[in-house]
Amino acid sequence: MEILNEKAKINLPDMSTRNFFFKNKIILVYGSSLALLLFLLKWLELRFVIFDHALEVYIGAIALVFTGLGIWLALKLIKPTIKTIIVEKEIYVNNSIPFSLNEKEFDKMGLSKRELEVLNLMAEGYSNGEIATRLFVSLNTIKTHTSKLFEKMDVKRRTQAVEKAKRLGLIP
Amino acid sequence: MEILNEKAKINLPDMSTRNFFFKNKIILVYGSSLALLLFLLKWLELRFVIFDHALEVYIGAIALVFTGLGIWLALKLIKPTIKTIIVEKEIYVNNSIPFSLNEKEFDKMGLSKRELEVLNLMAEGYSNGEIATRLFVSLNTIKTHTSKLFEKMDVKRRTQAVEKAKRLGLIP
DNA sequence: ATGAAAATCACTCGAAAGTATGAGGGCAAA
DNA sequence: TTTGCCCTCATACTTTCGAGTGATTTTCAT
Repeated sequence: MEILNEKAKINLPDMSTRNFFFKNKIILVYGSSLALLLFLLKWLELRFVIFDHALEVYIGAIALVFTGLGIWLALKLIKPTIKTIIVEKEIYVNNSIPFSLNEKEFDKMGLSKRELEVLNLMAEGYSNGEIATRLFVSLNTIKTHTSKLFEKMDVKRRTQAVEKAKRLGLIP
Repeated sequence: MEILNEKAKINLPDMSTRNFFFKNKIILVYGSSLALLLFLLKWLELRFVIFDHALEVYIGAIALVFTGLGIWLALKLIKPTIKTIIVEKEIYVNNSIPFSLNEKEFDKMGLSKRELEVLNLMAEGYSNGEIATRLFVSLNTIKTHTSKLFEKMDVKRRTQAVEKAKRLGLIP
């Protein structure tokens, strides 16, 4: 966002200044060129006494108008475009109140639903026995879950598992 | 920031060089154009004498030539710098809000410095043995600490202690 | 300097946690 | 249908944890 603003500050005036400068340049150059042309023609007229004044002015006007038309056309058609695409890639390592499971890390870990369930209860301080009661399964089942859990998470203790899980955003 | 610098590096010297180039170019082009025009006029003049109704053609030619000139000029002068900058900005949302111990809860709990130290290591997943090694004391000492810790915190397990401590802001 | 709290350490014992292994049923993909 | 993973449960064994008790030393404030 800030970059865009800064770009606007710097580039747009720069561009318009340049345009203005060139427009003036064109006018100046053209004006003087035409004046020169007229003088030239005048000089030639004196030399050859052929030309009609009105015709030269007419032709000059035509030339001027059509040159202007050409420039206008070109300006309309070829528009200088400076395009800046800023892709803001936000990486949230956030652990604020609204908890959302870190899918990426969860997939990487390869935990099953049940194992995550056990992990959550573990993090809340429940013992294996309490978890077993809560989930209506045997203590041995919970032991199996915890074992596989530790293996998958590459930890040795429940406290480590909880710490790692919290750090990776697997649990609140 | 880098983007702006890069722009400065590329565009500014480019711009001045171009300006200088065009200043000369304009003079050169105009000079030759006018010369050509004069020759054209001279040539057409001869034709004009012969073909009466060639005036329209003459004017048309003039218009065409100057329109082309205008377009050419505009194209040369206003060079479309189509620059596409794709910036990938990575924004890390800070979760490491500098931890500050909740003095109130800490006092209420009545934990000693050493106990808090043990609690912290416990929260990091260390076993009593590892904590003992880390603090250069015996395992029994750590056991004593943890026992008193649990008593003071009114919990039964280390996981509970960690959970409660985190919840109360005693540890990060 | 004196007493209270803290820190240190030890020993026992039971509870909880964790390891290893095997096994049966369910379910979905190959 | 086979294969692989998940969930379940069991048994046996080891390790760690936690409770309880008691003791010595250090630290610190009154």
